[in-house]
Amino acid sequence: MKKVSISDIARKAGVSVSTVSFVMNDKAVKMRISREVIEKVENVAREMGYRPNQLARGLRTGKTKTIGLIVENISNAFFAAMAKTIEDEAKKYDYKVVYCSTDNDETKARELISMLSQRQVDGYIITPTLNLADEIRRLQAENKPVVLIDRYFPEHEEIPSVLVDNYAGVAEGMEFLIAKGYRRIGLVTIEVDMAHMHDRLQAYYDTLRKHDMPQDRRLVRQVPYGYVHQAALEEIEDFLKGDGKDCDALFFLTNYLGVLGIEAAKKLNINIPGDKAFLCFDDNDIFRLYTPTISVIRQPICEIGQQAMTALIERLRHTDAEVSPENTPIKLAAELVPRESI
Amino acid sequence: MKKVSISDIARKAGVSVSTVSFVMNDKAVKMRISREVIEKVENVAREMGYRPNQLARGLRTGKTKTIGLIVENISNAFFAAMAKTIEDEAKKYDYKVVYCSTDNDETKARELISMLSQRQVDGYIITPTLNLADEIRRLQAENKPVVLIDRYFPEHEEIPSVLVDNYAGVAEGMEFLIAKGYRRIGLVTIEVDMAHMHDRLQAYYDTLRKHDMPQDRRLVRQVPYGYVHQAALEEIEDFLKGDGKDCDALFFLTNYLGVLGIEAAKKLNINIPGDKAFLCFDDNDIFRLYTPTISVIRQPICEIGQQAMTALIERLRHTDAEVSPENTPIKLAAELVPRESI
DNA sequence: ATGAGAAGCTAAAACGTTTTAGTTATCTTT
DNA sequence: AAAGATAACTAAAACGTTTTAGCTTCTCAT
Repeated sequence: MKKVSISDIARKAGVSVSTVSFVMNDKAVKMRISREVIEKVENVAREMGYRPNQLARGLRTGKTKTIGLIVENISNAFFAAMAKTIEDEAKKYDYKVVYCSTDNDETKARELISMLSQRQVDGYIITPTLNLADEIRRLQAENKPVVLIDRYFPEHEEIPSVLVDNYAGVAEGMEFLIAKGYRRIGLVTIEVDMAHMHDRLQAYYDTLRKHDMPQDRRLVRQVPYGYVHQAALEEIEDFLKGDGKDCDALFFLTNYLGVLGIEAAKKLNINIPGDKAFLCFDDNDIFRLYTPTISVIRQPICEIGQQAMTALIERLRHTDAEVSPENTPIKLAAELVPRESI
Repeated sequence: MKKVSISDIARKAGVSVSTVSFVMNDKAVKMRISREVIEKVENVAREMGYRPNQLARGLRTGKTKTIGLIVENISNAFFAAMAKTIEDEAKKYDYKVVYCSTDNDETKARELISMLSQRQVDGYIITPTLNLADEIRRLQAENKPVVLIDRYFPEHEEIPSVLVDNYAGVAEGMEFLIAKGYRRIGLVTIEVDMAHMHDRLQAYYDTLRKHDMPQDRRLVRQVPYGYVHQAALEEIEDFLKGDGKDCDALFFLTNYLGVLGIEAAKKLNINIPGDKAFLCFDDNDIFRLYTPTISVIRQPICEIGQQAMTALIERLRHTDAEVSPENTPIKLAAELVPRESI
């Protein structure tokens, strides 16, 4: 059984395709189609189970009512939650979102953008990888609005972005640890050469300096990106047994690192917070449930998603909208959530 | 700057659109296009940054190379992992997947199917809700292959499905608990009137009967579906303080219920496994990390995803493929993973 | 009786592809 | 020299919509 098209309906109802189209798009009244014909067409359409072909529609109108969402990894709790809010938000404006993961791989990111572009999405929300700015500028040149989330390109103010205030968040966490009396604070971060991580790291060093505390490079461990679970775990165990051994507090710069941290601590029988206090940037279900519960700097995930959508929709409405430099990146406040681990 | 179309290339290269199309689709040799023209076209296309419009292509060919994946909730660990394998698997066959969540709501599921159908996806992998069989039969009638995952309709053998052997999995878990000496085994399940949950529940009762153990309805608590986190948590707390108080073991029938279970146990200071042993159907990161680690019946997520894709691809290849009744549902073995909680 | 305007529709082009059926020019074969 | 084969391309239809411009027919004011 083939799908029903507008001309099938036209034939059965004894009218033209144009008429059917007008009725299906609620333009019938404007086009002065008579009450009877409208009803007739509506009935036939319902009986035949008509569903408009969005490919044809998109081809004709140039709008697919779809936005592309590119995140690092959709199975990571942070991005999953982000995707959910963005999807909900999009629905309000009658957009569908299709999402994909880059795994932080530049090549994959380019392929995904290309794929979404081929599928004619109307706009993009992107968690960028390194070196992606040129590809994104190309989208903008094609008049496709883009909003970055979670990360940004400091040297590209013309690309709008929405993210947490990484610097302030980490600084707040550091102040908290210091106020609680911790003096040897280790840092576990991931080796990603992008501005948002630099900001976090910078806040760590700056806060130490502000309090005249020594800045010991050996207390900072960068886990190489792309390590599989086991390798990353071993890297952290190595740190906990070696350079980080006599830290009294540990600050993990991403939620995944924090999870690895508690796994490693468990294996090494490190008592939290007895041996070491734990603080993690970005929350996770596990942190709420673990014994002890783990303190975090919580990102305003919903807000980020919402603001990103708002910014995107605005640009979809009038595609000529310029980004005013003082408005980007939009930085939202993080929230310190103290729990038992400190 | 407008997008580049095939006719822009044709004009610039001084050939016809057909020629360009042949070149772009690697049919140039078959169509005896000369070496020089092929190179010329390829160069022009590259220079102009051509990206084929998939809408137009899909409209013309009737194939979008896209499959629709409908799950219950993409932010649930089980479905997130499932989505990931299906996406990876799909890529092998050069398909893109677009996913959406039903939240187990029948109306929403129908809307999602309709939306995917309008977008002309080539095939579907669906975690069905109640009463969805008719809508799915409609897809099949339109010659769009469908494979169910995780759940199935026992009365519809013509709809292929791939899922874990729920009955055997729960039976194995029960045997394990009984062998370990537990005698008052409580069950926490979710109020979903679908065959896969019936199978799990039935295995619980059957195993008790097999061992001549009493079947006490009060030891079974059904959490209503759709309860928000807080309400569900309270329901389980209520059970732990009331009817389930003197159980020596608790079997949670879904991973989300298990998470709520440990949260409730923590709040009520219930010692695992001292006061009560815990066993959960379906694994979760938290169970691996929690203290104590929680024993689970692990579903073969990757295998389910792979087999579902294989079945779907086969049907996409020859759309007339019938389901032989003895092949559905395809039931895959679960794996008992004993940890500290028992 | 005529013309203007309105009411109620329809024809046809366009969106960007793919694909079938040609067309023309050149080369073989007899 | 004629007939056929082959090489190298192209024209045009089709996919299912939307939308602009137009076509009838009717009503009413003059």
